[in-house]
Amino acid sequence: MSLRHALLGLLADTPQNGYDLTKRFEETLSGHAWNAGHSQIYPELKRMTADGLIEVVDEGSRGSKVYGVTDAGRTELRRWMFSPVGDTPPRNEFVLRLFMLSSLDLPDVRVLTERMAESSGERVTGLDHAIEQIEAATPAGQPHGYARFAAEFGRRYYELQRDWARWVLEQLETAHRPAGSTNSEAGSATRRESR
Amino acid sequence: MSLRHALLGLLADTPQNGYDLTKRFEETLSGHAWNAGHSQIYPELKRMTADGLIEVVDEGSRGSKVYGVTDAGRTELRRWMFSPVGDTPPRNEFVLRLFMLSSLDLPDVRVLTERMAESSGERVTGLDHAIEQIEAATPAGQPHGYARFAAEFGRRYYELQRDWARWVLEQLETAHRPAGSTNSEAGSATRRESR
DNA sequence: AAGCCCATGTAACTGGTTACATGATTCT
DNA sequence: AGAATCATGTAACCAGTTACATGGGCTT
Repeated sequence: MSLRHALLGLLADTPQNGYDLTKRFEETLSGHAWNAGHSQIYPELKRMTADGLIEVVDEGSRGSKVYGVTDAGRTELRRWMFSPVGDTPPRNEFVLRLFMLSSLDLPDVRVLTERMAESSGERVTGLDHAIEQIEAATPAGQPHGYARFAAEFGRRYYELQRDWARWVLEQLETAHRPAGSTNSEAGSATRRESR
Repeated sequence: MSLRHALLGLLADTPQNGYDLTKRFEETLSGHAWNAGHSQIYPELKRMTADGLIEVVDEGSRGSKVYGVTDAGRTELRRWMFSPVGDTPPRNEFVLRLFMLSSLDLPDVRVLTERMAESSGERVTGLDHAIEQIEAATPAGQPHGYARFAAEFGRRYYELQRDWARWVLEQLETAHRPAGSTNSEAGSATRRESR
């Protein structure tokens, strides 16, 4: 139940209402960490209040409820942070596709892998720009916030996708196995990369 | 509906039964690509058969059904492979935790981040060994170079986690900001009043 | 007054996980 | 004979998504 802890973490940073939390998710977490819409967030906030992890600390002008973390909530958050990561089952469509590449014939594979490497590369440069902007907006000497960390992770991740796609392409090129058959050479042709 | 295409891809590589597919998922996809248990796979195979994407091509000795991809299935698989990646919402507990780091005080952050970098590092060396074994034990003509690709992605991914965690730690050390306070200017991690 | 952003909620549905259930074959 | 593995299924539940619904306040 990671949604709960994500909310706890965000509220521990800044007390805020459900609407703001929804935006915060959208902006910082939905890229690489976690995702949730408002229809999931509001009910969870109620449950968390019932469980004593958070409480309404203020009411905004239009009747919005500003939530803050209780002591019990802070304890729970820390407990979770120090508990072992029960790895969440992966759902990565990009990687899935790369694994399914061998179902296509070589020309298709070439086109697709190049395209994948390219689009990952574009996202890298996109994030490079975003990082520049973040750094420009941060006064010298001041530490950057979450956004900088998120962007850095994103950049590195897309770099990884790009480089891995290139590497796979290279493997497939050198292996040049016939379409449709289970490959015979790919395994033995692999030994050449860094380590 | 990526499960469908994952199954399609696996079956395009080798016709097999639900049991084998379940294992294949576990072995190769559940690391970084996609996840599914048998209770999800069997019903989906039925639906796919009903939709004409796959068909029973053989029956094993103990009444197992060996599925193969139909022409329609192959067409659909290719269509999917070339369609734009509708990025799947992320669920990454590790990254989520790293984003929540600031809710702890500096000593806790240090301990945790080091631990995270460490455990990622362990997984890197673990995968290094796995890769060695795959490369050593690949008899010419075997089921997949998939495993090699998967392992490579995994290694690079954990490397990324490790290095990023180290980098975050470094940032936090040099910034050395006091516990609990959010710095004011940085990116989206800004304190704002709720309206 | 019209339109946008703020703000909160519920309902229906889909996808995914856990648990329950069964039986055949192979290995020791 | 007993255990492990092969093999397939269903049911209950939980998490997450999409759609529906409403109203206040702010700006133009």
